[in-house]
Amino acid sequence: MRYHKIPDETIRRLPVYLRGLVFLSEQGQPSISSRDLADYLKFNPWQIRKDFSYFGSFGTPGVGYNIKKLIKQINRILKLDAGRKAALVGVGNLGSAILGYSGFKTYGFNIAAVFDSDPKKVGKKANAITVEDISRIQSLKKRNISLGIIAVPHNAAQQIANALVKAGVKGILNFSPCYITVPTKVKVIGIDIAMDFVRLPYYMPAG
Amino acid sequence: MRYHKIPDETIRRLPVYLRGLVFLSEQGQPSISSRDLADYLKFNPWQIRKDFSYFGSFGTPGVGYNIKKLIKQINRILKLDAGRKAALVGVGNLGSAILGYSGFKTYGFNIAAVFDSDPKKVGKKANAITVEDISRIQSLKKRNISLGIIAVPHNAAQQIANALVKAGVKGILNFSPCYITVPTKVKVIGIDIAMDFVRLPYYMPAG
DNA sequence: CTATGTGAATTTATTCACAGCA
DNA sequence: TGCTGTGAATAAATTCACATAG
Repeated sequence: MRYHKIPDETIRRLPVYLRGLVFLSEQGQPSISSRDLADYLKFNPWQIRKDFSYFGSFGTPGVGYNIKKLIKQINRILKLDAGRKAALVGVGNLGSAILGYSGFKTYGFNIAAVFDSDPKKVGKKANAITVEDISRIQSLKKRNISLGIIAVPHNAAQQIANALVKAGVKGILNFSPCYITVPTKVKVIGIDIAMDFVRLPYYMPAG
Repeated sequence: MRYHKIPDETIRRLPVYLRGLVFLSEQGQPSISSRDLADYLKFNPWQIRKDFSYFGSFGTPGVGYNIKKLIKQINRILKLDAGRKAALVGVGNLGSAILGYSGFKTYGFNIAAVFDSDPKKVGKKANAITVEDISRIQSLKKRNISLGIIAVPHNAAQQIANALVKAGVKGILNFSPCYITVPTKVKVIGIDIAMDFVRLPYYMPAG
């Protein structure tokens, strides 16, 4: 660790490396060179090597990187090894899709509570978790759940965010297509798929 | 248009500007200065001005930007004004969430066809669109649908991608958490929410 | 007097090229 | 020899500062 500042772009790429490595690991591949990983992910070998070098020396000259070891390192760097518990608010189509999404488990997140405001849904099971009324969000602090996932209509998002912050949540994933305001100590990542797909036509050939 | 190369980062920010401006426009606000827009979006005023300046002079010194006019310009730059037709493949939870997502309409996309392989779903209506069997993907070319949205399990994604390419699709949104390989002339944007949320713990205070 | 638009300066990130290790 | 790790060189993006327009 010879560097002072780690580029944000490097942090943005680590999850992509991680996903590829997890896949290769599942295929049974034990190790890989920066060149082969680059070919696979459509990156440059030197970019990959430099990115990893910010955090230490994980490879073996002449051989490459041990995939399992590398996955462990990236998990540590991204703090994914803490087994964080998350609460999902909103069990509509989007919330259900999120619940069924295997990525949370793959990357060390555990959805431990589900909330909805609809009395018809409260008490029912969603993906093996009992749906609770949103008034019970305040219980998150006691339950040691530090992450909130918002999948409610946009007009309710800010109110839910306030409740989550009050309940001691430290990070929020906001799937509602709107801005939410929280104290600076709480980190918010807004996931609006529109922000990605809207760029497609720009890069697409005409037609 | 005095510039030769437009930074990719600028293209990445345009959708964010667009979303904010659409919201402000819906609130009835007629114009905004770069400073106020920056405050609202948590950007810098000079960043916003420079980004727009790559494409021309859209503002009025001493006043600011006319919001409706600016929206029109960004739509033109991102080629969102073509009224593109899209086909969704896969009507599970995720597919249903996508169908119900208002962003497509907001940004000029029209989901004109829906496919699934499940005979129980074929023939039923999903969000006012009749679900067709995936064998009918080949009809997309005749129907002038140039965009495909993949929301199927990851083991079927590549096969669907092949079918879409064969049907003349020019761009693909891949919501399945896997890589798909297509001819270089087809642009793919992979939307894997894991790639975003996995960064959250890194930026989150401990706990 | 206010706010845009933009060259120039600064900061940040990418790419290169090669020393050094297995 | 083959591949990593990293300073140095290059390229890109951000920020500044101010001339210019309304």
